[in-house]
Order: sequence, then C-alpha cells, then structure tokens
Amino acid sequence: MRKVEQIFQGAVDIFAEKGFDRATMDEVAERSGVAKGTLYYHFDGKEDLIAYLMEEGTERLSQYVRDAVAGSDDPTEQLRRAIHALVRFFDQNRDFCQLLLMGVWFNRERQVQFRQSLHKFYGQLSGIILSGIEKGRLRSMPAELSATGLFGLVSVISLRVILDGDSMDCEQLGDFLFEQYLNGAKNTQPEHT
Amino acid sequence: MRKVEQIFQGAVDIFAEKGFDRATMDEVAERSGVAKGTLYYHFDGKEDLIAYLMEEGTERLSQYVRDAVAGSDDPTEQLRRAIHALVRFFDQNRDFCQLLLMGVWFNRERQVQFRQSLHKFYGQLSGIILSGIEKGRLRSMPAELSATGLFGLVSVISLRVILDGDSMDCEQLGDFLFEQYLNGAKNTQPEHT
Amino acid sequence: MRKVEQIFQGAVDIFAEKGFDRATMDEVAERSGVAKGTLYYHFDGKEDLIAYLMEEGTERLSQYVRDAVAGSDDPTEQLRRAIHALVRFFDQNRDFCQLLLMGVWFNRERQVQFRQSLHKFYGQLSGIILSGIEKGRLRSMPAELSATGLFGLVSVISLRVILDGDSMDCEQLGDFLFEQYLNGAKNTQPEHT
Amino acid sequence: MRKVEQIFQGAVDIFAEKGFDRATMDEVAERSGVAKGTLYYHFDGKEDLIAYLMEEGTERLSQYVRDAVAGSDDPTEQLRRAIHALVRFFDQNRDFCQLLLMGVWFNRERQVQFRQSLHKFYGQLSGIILSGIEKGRLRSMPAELSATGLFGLVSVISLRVILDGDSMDCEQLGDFLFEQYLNGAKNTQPEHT
DNA sequence: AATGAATGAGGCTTCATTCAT
DNA sequence: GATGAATGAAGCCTCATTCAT
Repeated sequence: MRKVEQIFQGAVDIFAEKGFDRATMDEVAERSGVAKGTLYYHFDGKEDLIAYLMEEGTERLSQYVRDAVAGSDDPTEQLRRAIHALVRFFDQNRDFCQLLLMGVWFNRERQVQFRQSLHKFYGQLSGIILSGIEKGRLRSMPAELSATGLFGLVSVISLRVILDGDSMDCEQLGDFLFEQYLNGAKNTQPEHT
Repeated sequence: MRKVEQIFQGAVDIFAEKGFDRATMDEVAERSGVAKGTLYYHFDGKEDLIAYLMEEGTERLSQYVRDAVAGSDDPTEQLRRAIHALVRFFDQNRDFCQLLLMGVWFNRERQVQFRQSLHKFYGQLSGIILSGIEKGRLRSMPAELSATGLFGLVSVISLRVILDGDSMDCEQLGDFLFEQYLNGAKNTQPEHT
Repeated sequence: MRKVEQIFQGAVDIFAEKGFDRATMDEVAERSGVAKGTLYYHFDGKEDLIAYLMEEGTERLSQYVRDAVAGSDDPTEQLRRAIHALVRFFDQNRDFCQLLLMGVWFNRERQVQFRQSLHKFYGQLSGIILSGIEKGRLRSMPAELSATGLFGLVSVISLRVILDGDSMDCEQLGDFLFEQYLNGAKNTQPEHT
Repeated sequence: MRKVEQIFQGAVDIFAEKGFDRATMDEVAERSGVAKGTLYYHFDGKEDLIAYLMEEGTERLSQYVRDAVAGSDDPTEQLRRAIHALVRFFDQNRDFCQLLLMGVWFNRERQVQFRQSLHKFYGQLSGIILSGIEKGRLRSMPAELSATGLFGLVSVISLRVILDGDSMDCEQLGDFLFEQYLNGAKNTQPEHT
C-alpha cells in the first residue's frame, strides 16, 4: 500500500517534531501528502496510528539489531555489533528514534501497550548478555536490568548527540559506548611515577 | 508563597500521571487545591508552568546531589555518592523523575528551554568525572559524554523499576549501578576450570 | 458557498444587536444556523470574521451606490441619487449599517484594516463631488473632506432614525438630506415683513 | 477626590485606545496609577464607571459649547460659535471624543442610558436652530433632525482628521464646516462664460 | 481609603472524528 | 479507495469581581 507507507513516514516526521499530542491529524495528513479522510480510512484513529507506528518501528529496530548480530557466536562480539547497530539505527532514523524514546515515558495510559514492544527488545539484548554471563565473559548480574541500563546508556547519549544537531561519527561513538559498557569508566592503566 | 508550592506539588503529580499534554489545567488546579484562575495569576500559562516545574525540579535534584557529594574529596567516592543520591532522589520523587525523563525527550518546541537546566546538571556530573580523570582514577575520555551516559544508565533503570511498580532497594541498586559504571559488565574473575 | 452566506447574515444580525465584543461566537453560530466549528473552518477567528463582514458589507454598499448613480452624467443628479441610495440601503440593511457606523469608531486596533474599505467608499463619493466642482455645480472645496462630511450627515441621521425605531420615509428623508447638503440650512426666502 | 480624577483620565485614555470591552479593569487601574481595588471602592463596577465617564464627559462638552455660545444673541453667530467650539473640544479631548462617538453606536444594552445624555446635547443644538428658524435665518425644517445631522457632519469629519493623525487647524476647519452646514455645497457664483 | 491575591464563570479556539460525495 | 467540509466536545485562558488586610 503506497499510501500507508507515505503515512508512516509523514507521521513519524511530524510526531518527532511536535510530539504525539501536539501534532494534529491535519498536520499528519499534510506531511504525508494524503487527505485527512484517508488517515481514517486506513487507521481507526489517532491512537491506533500511534500504536502502529511504535510497533512497526520497534520491530524494524529489532530486526536491524538481529541482522547485525547474526553473523557471530561470541557474546562479546555480539554485544559490540548490537551497540554499533543501535547507534547506526539511531543515526539513520533520527525522527523515529526520538519517538521511540518519547514512547518510553508515555503517560500511563499509552504506556501499557507500548512497553510490551519495548520489553521484547530488552529481551533480545538480555539474551545476549545472559549468554555472555553463562560463557564467563560477563560477570554475574541481573541480565534484564543490565540490558535496560545498556539501552539507557546508548539511547540517552545518542539522542543527546542528535538533539545537539551534531553530525555523528557512528563508528567512534559505538566504540566508546562498547568500551564504557564493557569495561566501565575506571582507569586500568597504572599511574606512572 | 504557599499557593505556588501547592501548585508545584499538584502539577508534578498530575503531569506524571497523565503527561503534559493530556493533563488539563482544570486537573492541575483541582489536584493542587487552588482555583484555576490562581494558576494564571502565578504563571503565564501552561507552558510557563511546565517550564517552571522542570527548572525548579532540576534545581532541587542538582542541590540534592551537590549536598550528597559535598563531604568527600575523592572522585571515586564522589561518584559513588552521586549515583546513590540520584537513585534515592528518584525513589523519593518518583513523579518528578518521570517528568524529568519525559523532558529529556521533549518535542523540539519545548526542548530548547528545558535542555539548559539539564545541561547544567550534566555539567555537575562531568565536573566530578573530569577530576577523576585528572587524578588518574578514571580513564581518559570525553567527560560530558560520559556524564550523559551515566545519567542515562541510572535514570532509565531507575524509572523502569519505578514504572514496573517494584519497590526499590536503593542501597543495592546504587551499588549495582556504581559497579556497572565504574567497572563495566566484563567479568574480571578468572574462569574456573 | 451556502454556509458562508448564512454566517454573513447571522453574524451581522447578532453583532448589530449586541456589539462585536459582547456577542459570542456561540451566538454567532446559533444565529447563523451552523456549528461553532464551521465558523472556524471558514474564518481564522472572530477578528477575521469581523474584518470579512466589514469589507464585504462595505463592498455591497459601494456597489449599491454605484448602480444607483450609473444612469446619470449630471453631478448634481448623481449626488441626489447617491444620497437617496444611501438612505435606502441603510433602511434595508439596518443591522449592517449599525455595524458600519460602529466600525467608523472602532478602537485603534481594529481601525487600521477597516478604514481602508471605508476610505475606498469615501473616494467614490468624493469622485462625484470632484466632478461637480469641475463642472461648476459645486463650490470649490476639499472634496475628500466634504465627502466624509456628507457620509457623516447622512449616516448619523439615518441611524438615529433607525435606533429611535421610527419607520423611515426614505423618499422624504433623502430629499431633506440632499437639500441640506446642497443648499445648507440657511433661509434663502426673503423674509416677509 | 484626587483618585477619582486620576481614574477619569486614565479610563478615558485606555478606553479610547482599546474600546470599552477590550480594555480591562487591570489596564484602567494601571493607566490611572491606582490599585484595582480602588476602582471598586469608587465605582460599582465597570459598567458604572463607563456610565460615569460618558455622562461626565458629555456634560463637559455641553458646558463648553454653552460657554462659547453665551456671548451672542444672533442664531447664525451662535451656530458659528457652536461649530467652532465643537471642533476645538474635539481637538483638545481627542480620547474622550472617540469614546463619545463610540458611545453613539453602543450596543443596545448600553445605549439606553447613554443616549439620554446625548439627546440632551442634541437638544441644545436644536434650540439654536429652532431660534434661527423662528427669526427667519434658517429655512423651515425639522430642528432635531438637522441638529443630529450637524453633529454627524462635524463629528465624523473631526474624528477622521483625528484618526488620520493630522494636526488640525481648528479655525479653518470650523469655517469650512460652518459654511457647509449653512450654505451647503452648491456653487452660488455665476459661472463665467 | 486603598490594596492586590484569589476566584470561577464564560469566552475563544482547537482538533479528532464523521459522512456524503 | 480517497476526499474534505462540517461538527461539537473539551481545552486554554481572560477578566470582572470579591475580600481580607
């Protein structure tokens, strides 16, 4: 469906710019290049459209990370690839990512439905972490919690860079985040003298 | 100013529950126990009220962390205290913290004014990190970026625990986060055969 | 545009009755027989609606006078026709005429836009006066000023009659006003001893 | 009462600028240099204040014209003086005059009380006209109507000059208006072949 | 006499949704 | 499938008025 994809793009665009509640259906229609009635032909209403965007987008993110990780069996390498993939996806889909992260703190009404998609994604990350723990690469810790933390670390920094309007060197930022997550901030080099 | 503090409490409460855009000024008034007109007597409008909440709240958080850190000169200890303080503040001001994190991903219209307050807070954290780097406790890295990441790590996890409705063992969670930030996720224990 | 004409009629009606500021948009909608939202679909807001009414109405008046004058080449006869037409238009559109005269003394905010329409109408009258001067029928004088005065003379009297609720003998009133404007109030009859 | 005069001045000022309904009591207070509560100490409310302004102002105008006319017994000279006095009063009290003329087309609610003051003033003018007719200086005509017309003629022109922001040569404008009212617009000079 | 913080009824406007075409 | 004129519930905000000081 041509029009549906148009709507997906336009809606993500305008929602990222103005927020879910402040963007109107008129604006969504205009940005998408379709008539307002067409939105209601394809979706049951605004909330339905939002739900679709979030689910569809999270699924795309999930898939993107899954593909990146696929080629390796080593948990550490998988982590590295997942983190780099996250950063790249954020960079390439800035609008959607802002939505994604807005969604994390949805008001309690909308949260319920959306947090399921997100938790599925957390599950993907914690799966990697879990296998890392089992294979002795990562220290023993609550995997879910650590996955959540990893997501927070990567997303808050990525979004900050996006919002600051800086162009992002994804490679370099990915390395930094991987290093930070894996080895922490502590200096392991012996101090000279 | 009795009424203004009432409004601060009531507004934080209802905004955390329904979101900035879905909570109405009528609800803010009702929750605050003042008349609607009183809101407009003290604030220029909804956006002005929101800006005040964010600024004032961030300032309180900033002060709380500053107090916690005050007793120590050692950067590592300061970091530990700051992280623990953050977790405690989040636990004690769940409503405001949700607002805070909603603010991080504000739509672009509202972001501008708010991100100043937030960046001031990042600056406070990066000050500690910077001194840690100088004293050789932390490895050399971009301090601002790392501070942002630390904030993401702590806040996203804290809020997840809050939203899951779990009661939080602040002591234990603080330790975990400190460990994660400082030493990372890697297992440093030799694997036993 | 069926609805727009309905709104024109209803708005003129209610505004003449209650004044621009005291009539509410709810009342305009009700009097027009359309939903409130429809007002905002066709106009940008109350001020925009008012501006439209004044412009459109003045245009209709202008056209009415233009038609009345069209058949004659003689400036004096044109003046007579214009004055009679004014009186008739006032009688037939009492509501709008009250608006028109309210508009003349708009507060300074609204004046700017409206006075343009009015001045265009003044220009029409002063065109007639000017040709009368050129042809030696009228004495030499500032035509614009005299046109303004003619409008004041006719409209203030007409509206007074309207507001007093009197039924108006247009023919007779027109004659009186034409006589007053052209020959003034002075007695030219020799006084009989 | 110092404060009451302050309020008269301030209220006339702001009402002329913004209109009766668009000017707020806050603005009246600010422009007058008194506290809002003080307005309500001296007047029963906004409508009461407006009624006071209109009555008081019309009385001042009436008195001004009465004084100007006082020195003469000749109706024609009285007319000349009255017209000149009107123009001067308009020039010296531009703000109030705008109010006065706004008042003429008050909405029907407010009109009732105010038109009494105005009609008293019309009565003053028509008294002069009546005596002019009796003495054969003016032709026979409905005096009230002619007085109304005279007021319209003078006020609409005066206000136009005021609103155009032009500085007014009162002497000259008065002469023009007197001539226009008395002798009309017709050319009495024989056309030269 | 004078003040100004507080109030709440009521106004203007927005916008998600419907429906006839 | 697609459109956009029309709708009305609901939100933000204004402002005349009150009252304790």
